[in-house]
Amino acid sequence: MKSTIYDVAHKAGVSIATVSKVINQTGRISDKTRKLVTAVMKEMGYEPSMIASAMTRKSTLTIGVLIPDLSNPFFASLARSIEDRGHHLGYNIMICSTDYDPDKELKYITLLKRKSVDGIILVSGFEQTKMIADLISQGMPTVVVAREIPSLEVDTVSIDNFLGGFQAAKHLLSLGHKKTAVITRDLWSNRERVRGFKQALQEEGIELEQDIKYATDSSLENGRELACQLLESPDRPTAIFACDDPLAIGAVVAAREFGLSVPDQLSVIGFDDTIWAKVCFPPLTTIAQPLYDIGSAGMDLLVQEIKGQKSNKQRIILLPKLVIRESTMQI
Amino acid sequence: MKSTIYDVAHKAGVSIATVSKVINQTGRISDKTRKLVTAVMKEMGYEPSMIASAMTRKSTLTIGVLIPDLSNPFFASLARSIEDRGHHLGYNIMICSTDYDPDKELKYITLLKRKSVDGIILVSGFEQTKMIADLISQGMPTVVVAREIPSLEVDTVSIDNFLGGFQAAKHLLSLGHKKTAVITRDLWSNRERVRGFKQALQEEGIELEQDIKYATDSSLENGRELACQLLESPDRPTAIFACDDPLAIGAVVAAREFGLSVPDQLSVIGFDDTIWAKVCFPPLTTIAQPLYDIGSAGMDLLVQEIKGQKSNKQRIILLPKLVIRESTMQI
DNA sequence: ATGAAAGCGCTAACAC
DNA sequence: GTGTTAGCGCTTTCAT
Repeated sequence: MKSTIYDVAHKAGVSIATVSKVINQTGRISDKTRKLVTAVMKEMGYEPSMIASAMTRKSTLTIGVLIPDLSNPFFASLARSIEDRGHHLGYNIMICSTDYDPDKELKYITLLKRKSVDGIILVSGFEQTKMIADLISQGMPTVVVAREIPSLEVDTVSIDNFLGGFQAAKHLLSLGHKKTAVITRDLWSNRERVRGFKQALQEEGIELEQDIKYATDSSLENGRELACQLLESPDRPTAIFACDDPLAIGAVVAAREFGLSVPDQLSVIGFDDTIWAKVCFPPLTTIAQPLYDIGSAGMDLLVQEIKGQKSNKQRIILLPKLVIRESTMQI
Repeated sequence: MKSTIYDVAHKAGVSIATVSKVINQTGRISDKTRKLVTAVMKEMGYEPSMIASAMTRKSTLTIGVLIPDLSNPFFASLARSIEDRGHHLGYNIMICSTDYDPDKELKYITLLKRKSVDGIILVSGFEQTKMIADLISQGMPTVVVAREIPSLEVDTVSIDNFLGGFQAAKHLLSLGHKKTAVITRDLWSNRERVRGFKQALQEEGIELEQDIKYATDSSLENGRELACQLLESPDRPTAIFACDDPLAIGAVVAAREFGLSVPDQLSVIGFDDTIWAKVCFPPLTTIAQPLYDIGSAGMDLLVQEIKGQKSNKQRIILLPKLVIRESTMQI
């Protein structure tokens, strides 16, 4: 049987209050008894039960993380940075993959509330913002990461997607590309990316006509298909901006099928700078998100909120960065 | 303030025992009161505290997962399958990335014990098996996944690495390759892979001489370096077996630098079939691990152990599978 | 400097 | 069918 604070107290010949104090380093304990109790605890292999302490202290030191899909490298990296920063601050994380499914989102939120997590980090997803609003109104410390919710007063960490799209276009323009196309998925963040992309073109007097293709999911296959549609046009683009890396790689594959060399005959630029971008061939020019900082900042924000060190909500906007590799080239 | 079972009982005009019974669907409750209580709970937005129930029931319905690195796609996928199966069975998971660091491993195990997780899944890592032995002797339900521990009586789910290596060699042999080389990292699983590889060669009377290169970590860069060493030899191999995908991709990159085309002039075969294998160019022939089944089986085993439905430990060995893509070719 | 005792929110006997 | 009550292992006043 696991030993309890009573066992320790008994064996050390002191009260449980005393043991509790040496565990938590609170109150005043003589050096002598502290050493005694510490020794006894070690000897018995005693580990204080955090669930019992959570009962009284009202803090579990665990954070719930709702994330679309842990097996997606982008989210996995984000989760890792959240985890790291959390552990650094004394928190464990409980990860729940939602697959962008509102039912799962709700189910997990309920579960996390029952488990009395100290706070929740919402990563991406959440097309229904009502759930978030409810959470907050119930007093659950909540931070939204990698997703902007303009209409809600909530702590947020995200990147400037508009700027990212803008940078992508600027890069292509600087290489002399005039005829560009876009492959995207209709998500909030991507809409901003496309908006930024268009903006940069417009500043040069270039219009992006109908050359926007919409993917239904973020997959290499989907990217390939849409890129094929773009490439079979007689007036095909010389450069493609894909709103995430898998779609971009799909475009590269499509080019290969059309006998077009990337980057010589077609430039491709992605977004996110996930593991894919480094490993594919040619290595992908892409817009990098500072993933580690995003997760870290999100956790910091949450912990401040939990500890009540912060009376105002805030939005932290980090900046994306162009990473030039080998999939883009002077025309 | 969050409402408690007392609030509900009071408002419904019943005792807390009754409320508890309707929550857990135990005992006998008249239809009428059940409906009444249910209504009141909903009205108050009451969520039973699992931490309070964990106190008495002695089960937190959470599982600790120790894993080397969540940001590695291989582990992330594994984690996802563990998570999925866990949720299916009513458990949440608490993920801890250990970076193969024994100190972290120990620290997290201690933490998980304090948090009273119902069981622990150990993924890979754990060069010190003593920690595992201790865990088990303390009665913590424990399952080891993606790692074999021949000397320990512990539930295990792993793959037949020997067979995987064997399959890799057979494939290369069938393509007519006689002069092969290996890039590996000195881990238990890889030793088996190499052993299987050699075995298949020997059966054809071929010896693998000194052509085994050892990487210090599993990275594209490391694979590239070692492959370069192999390729600059006048008597260079016609095929390379790398013990994981990143190393294999490194080899592909090296070949490119030497002006050798893959697969025409050099065949490369990897191991694991991670996301990398599908996305690189050329797509990698590799030995696939049934990741989803591994995680799933691990969780099943653990839950059986927790529920005491199983008196004997077992080892589940799943079989790897050759996936032929475009990085290998008839000589 | 140390201890006694009252909870924290819930479950599970057991009584009615 | 429903209620009473004794814990679960710990923290935290409040005495001493």
